[in-house]
Amino acid sequence: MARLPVYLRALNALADAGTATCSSEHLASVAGVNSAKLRKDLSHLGSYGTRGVGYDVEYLRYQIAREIGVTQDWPVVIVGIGNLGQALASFSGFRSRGFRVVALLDADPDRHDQVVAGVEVRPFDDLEGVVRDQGVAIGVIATPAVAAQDVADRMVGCGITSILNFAPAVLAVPEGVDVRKVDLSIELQILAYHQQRKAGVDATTPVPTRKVGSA
Amino acid sequence: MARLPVYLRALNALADAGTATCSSEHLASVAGVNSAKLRKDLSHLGSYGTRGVGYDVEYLRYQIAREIGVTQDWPVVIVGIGNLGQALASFSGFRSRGFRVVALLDADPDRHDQVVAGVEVRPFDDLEGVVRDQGVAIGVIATPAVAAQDVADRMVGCGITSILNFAPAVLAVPEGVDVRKVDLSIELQILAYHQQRKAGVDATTPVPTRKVGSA
DNA sequence: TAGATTGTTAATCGATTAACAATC
DNA sequence: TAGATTGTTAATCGATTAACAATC
Repeated sequence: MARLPVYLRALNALADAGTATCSSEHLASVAGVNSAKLRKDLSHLGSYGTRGVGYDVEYLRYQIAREIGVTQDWPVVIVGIGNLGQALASFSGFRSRGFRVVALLDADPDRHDQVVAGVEVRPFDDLEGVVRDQGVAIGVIATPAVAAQDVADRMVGCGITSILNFAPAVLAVPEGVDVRKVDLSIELQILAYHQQRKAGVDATTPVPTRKVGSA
Repeated sequence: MARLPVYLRALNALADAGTATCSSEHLASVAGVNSAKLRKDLSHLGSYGTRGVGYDVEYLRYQIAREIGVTQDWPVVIVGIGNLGQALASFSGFRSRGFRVVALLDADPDRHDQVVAGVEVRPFDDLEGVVRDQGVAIGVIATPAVAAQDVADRMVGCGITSILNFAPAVLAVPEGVDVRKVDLSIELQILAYHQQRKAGVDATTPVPTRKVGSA
């Protein structure tokens, strides 16, 4: 369930604020969801609340972390150490949320031996060795679009079955491999779409002539 | 409709490949969706296809770009020019997809006068002036979580009504303001969740004692 | 017991998709 | 005309949410 990480973050916030117990209503408002939906989601995990009382923040937090699988650290490899790759490698949030960046790989020799966030940048061809030695199951692609499919193929080839793709390209992967995509342009375009509707903009640029049916 | 940008990207790919006409089946496979869904989505925009023939790639591309609102450039301001902010500022995809980064703002004086991707980093207090002068409607937040709400408040205060938030924080904004959130940790956690299920991992770490009901 | 809140049921809503009549 | 493919209908599916019985 894609909302579990959101609940986990909300529970972390409550725990940081020193809250020991919370109702579904309270947690739902922190997480920004409907309380009935929250209760239904949680009921899929088991019966971790107490009727008339609510949820123990620490206990529920652990149960959700266990359900997601972030009670242990997941080794992660990042491929493509350009601006975005470097930013990802430097992102401290990964470490505290159950992930450990074990290798940074890049096809460009000029980037090798560079150190980003304390990790050395290595040749892309080290992929298979790193994945084997470190037991990597999750790969992050931060390369240009043209390279993304090749990187994905190599990742799949050496046993990675979960890929987070930042390259603006649709990846073809075999059954059983999960790909999640973060596409910055698409996020902005969705905002632009809504923004245009708010502003009541009407486009007055010339329309290209229709070609189907003619010629 | 959140899928329009995906179709637009698919159409761009087809146009680059020199395809002049495509069927809903073809376009759907490039975009990675069901063809019936694609036709239904497109039918909301109008009747831009030709029965028995298909869609004119260039014509449909323009129509979708117009619908989204990216036939003109949208001025965008990025706040928080750390690693991620710099990566976003340097991302060439924005320019080609209808967005123009008009200002980079950061509260840290040490970052001022630094130039990232040809744009000078300016004080955060320049926000109101930039938004007014450049007609900015879309703001990007790439600050640490603690600063995000303040930045959002200031943005809303000077008329920005679309926000793309990279900070791992839930933003409270007034009705009418759109916030989209990109959360790197949550994306990875969703992958971890599925990965755990594939691997059949059973967590054997000790469970904290339940506190509700006792004490 | 009385009040509070969960876990679950059932109703509602919207999204997906198969199928096909319209039509190029 | 015959083949192809759209635009749309109607059926299916799943997700959301209000309501409430269970129960602490």
